Amino acid sequence: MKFLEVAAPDFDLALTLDSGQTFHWEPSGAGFVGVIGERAVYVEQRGEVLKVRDGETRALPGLVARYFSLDHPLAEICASFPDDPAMREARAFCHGLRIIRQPRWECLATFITSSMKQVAHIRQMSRALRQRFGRRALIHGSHLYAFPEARRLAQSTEEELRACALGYRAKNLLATSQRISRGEVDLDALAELPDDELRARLCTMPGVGAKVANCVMLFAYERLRAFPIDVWVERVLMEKYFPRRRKLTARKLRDFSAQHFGDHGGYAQQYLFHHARKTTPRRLSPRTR
DNA sequence: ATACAGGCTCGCC
DNA sequence: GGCGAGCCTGTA
Repeated sequence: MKFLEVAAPDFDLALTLDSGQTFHWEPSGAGFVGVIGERAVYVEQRGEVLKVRDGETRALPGLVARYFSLDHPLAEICASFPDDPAMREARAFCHGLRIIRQPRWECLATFITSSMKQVAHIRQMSRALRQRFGRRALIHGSHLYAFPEARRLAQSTEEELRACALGYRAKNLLATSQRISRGEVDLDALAELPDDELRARLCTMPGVGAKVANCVMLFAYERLRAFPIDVWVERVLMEKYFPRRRKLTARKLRDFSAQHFGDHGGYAQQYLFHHARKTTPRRLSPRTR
């Protein structure tokens, strides 16, 4: 099977896949295998080129380019970040990191399972859900599975979802997939809404609060202003921007982020987040300090 | 072993 | 309308 090539300047594949946006890609040979929608794909980076192939007839360079947002004007986006020490450091550390475009349901469902979980756990849950309920997609002898449709999960039971190690998240994922498969919510139709309304609608779904809604807006609706604040980002904001304050309300943090980071706040957030995660010694991280 | 995670929700004030 | 506690599980 032949490789096809995709031009990918200003892109770091490994960095992007390790930045807490998506949780199912796995190393394979010199690259990674994963599923984009229903399609198993192999992607390998060689400098400014991606070599891609899929498990069926031919790779779709366009699909890969779209998924990894290779059309985002990354230099411009980074240039629009506020010019402060924290941001400069994060920007240098995350060169080539892109916000990817994920399928809406897959992204929503995955982030519903993410609460109070570390990346390793989220990956396990994603794998379990895919293996148990997803469509199979073969490549390279790896057994990959697409993320199951809402319809499929809606037919399962809380017990079956718990068997995928979801714990209390099972109830939320089941309820949300039922609302979607009944047509009470149309994720594609929500794309027409302005940011605030979209966030409000996402937050009506069980298991979705402001943090998850912002992740879904950023990773699946191309809302590059969306600024998810989790414990890592909260810590960075407090330490770097409010060093003398002990605590700020969620509202104050949100208002500050919106005005300070502006139109590409989501990118800024992702850079701050990834930099903090990768440079903070494990022992000193979040709660123990 | 045992604390504790990339959070949501509900009940209390 | 802010604050704290409980929720499940795997990992360090």
